[in-house]
Amino acid sequence: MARAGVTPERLTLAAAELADEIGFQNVTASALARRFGVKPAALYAHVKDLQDLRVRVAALALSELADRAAAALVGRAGKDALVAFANAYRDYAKEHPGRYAAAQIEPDPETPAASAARRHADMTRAILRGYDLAEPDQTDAVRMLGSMFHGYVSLETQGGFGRHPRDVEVSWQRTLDALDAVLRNWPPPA
Amino acid sequence: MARAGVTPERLTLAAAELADEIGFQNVTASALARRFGVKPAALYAHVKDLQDLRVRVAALALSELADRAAAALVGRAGKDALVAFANAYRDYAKEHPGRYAAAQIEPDPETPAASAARRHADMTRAILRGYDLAEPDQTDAVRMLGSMFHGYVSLETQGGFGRHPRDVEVSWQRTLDALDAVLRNWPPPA
DNA sequence: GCAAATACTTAAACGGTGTAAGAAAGCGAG
DNA sequence: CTCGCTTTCTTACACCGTTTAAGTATTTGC
Repeated sequence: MARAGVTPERLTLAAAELADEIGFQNVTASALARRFGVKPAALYAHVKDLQDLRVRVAALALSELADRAAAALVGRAGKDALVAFANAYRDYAKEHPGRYAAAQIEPDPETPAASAARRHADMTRAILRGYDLAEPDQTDAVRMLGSMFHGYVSLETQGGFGRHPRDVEVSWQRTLDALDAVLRNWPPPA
Repeated sequence: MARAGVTPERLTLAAAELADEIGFQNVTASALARRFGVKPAALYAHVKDLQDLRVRVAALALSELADRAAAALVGRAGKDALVAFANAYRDYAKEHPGRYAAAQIEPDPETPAASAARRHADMTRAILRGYDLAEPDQTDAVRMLGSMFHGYVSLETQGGFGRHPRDVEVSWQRTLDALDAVLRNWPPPA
């Protein structure tokens, strides 16, 4: 019987694809092994366990997402940059719901994907250079933007907005308008 | 052997408590049965299956959360109402992380918890009465607020804000200041 | 072309989910 | 009170996914 050619990288990629198809929570060692034409136990020669595999998928997703966001930012500033970044984020989550779900797992084990997380924060800070925000307001704004993007995408993909006829796409654009407005006119501390 | 007195209600409550202690994903029929001093199979006389139980916990959480938010809103308007609602939301999620996680599962099966979801949307609309927003801006703002609250709480509990010294509590207050500002000065369509 | 390293299979233990059959406890009516 | 019905719980079991250990096959390097 010829070898299947399993490697940690191919395993991670296959897990990511499977997650996008059937949901991150439904990615099992059995299903993955099936996809490779291999018995489940064979996977344990390449990854420590399922948790290890999930962390790898999370790192992959965060890295891909950071790449997309970085590409969207080149040559843009101000509201242009904000909108491009936000759309890159949201589009990735819609194209790759399984990967996006993976990216939400807690980044505990030291620093496997922590560097990717840093890239995201740095890019958000780069966007804010187009606005007039000094520390610590800048950090508050970074957190606000991150929350906004994640929250909107999260609720949208969970069907949380489905019960109202208003176009979700338009609400998204108007939300970005509102974010731009508040960044341009950041309120002073109470 | 005396009966354990299991009912769907007590089962749901115990599942919610267990979820807050060990995480919603780790609530198993076995663990629940152990807590009641009963064999796992006994639970299936009271709930159809685990999915059924999870939906019940989600409905409980959404209902409790709506009750808290409603209590926070009485006698308040404008920014007061916004802040009280937001804090009720965030405090509940921090006190009951397992329940909060349960509340995020997709509300597919017809309308078990859909009424609670409606209560949330209605309350958010009530807050917006303190601002000058007509439809469809109002719906956009409802979605923005919901995304903001969920996103912030979600990232905060996942440790997404831990890598920076800025006080997460202060960032939250400043974010609410920003939301209040943008609601008072909602930008017109481009 | 052989030895060592690597990939994969088989076998099995463990634990969770869920179903079916039966024992036992509670309940209502006479 | 007790007979019989309903409900609760147990036992037994089938199935699936995870993971380890031991063994077999394949590839690689010398």
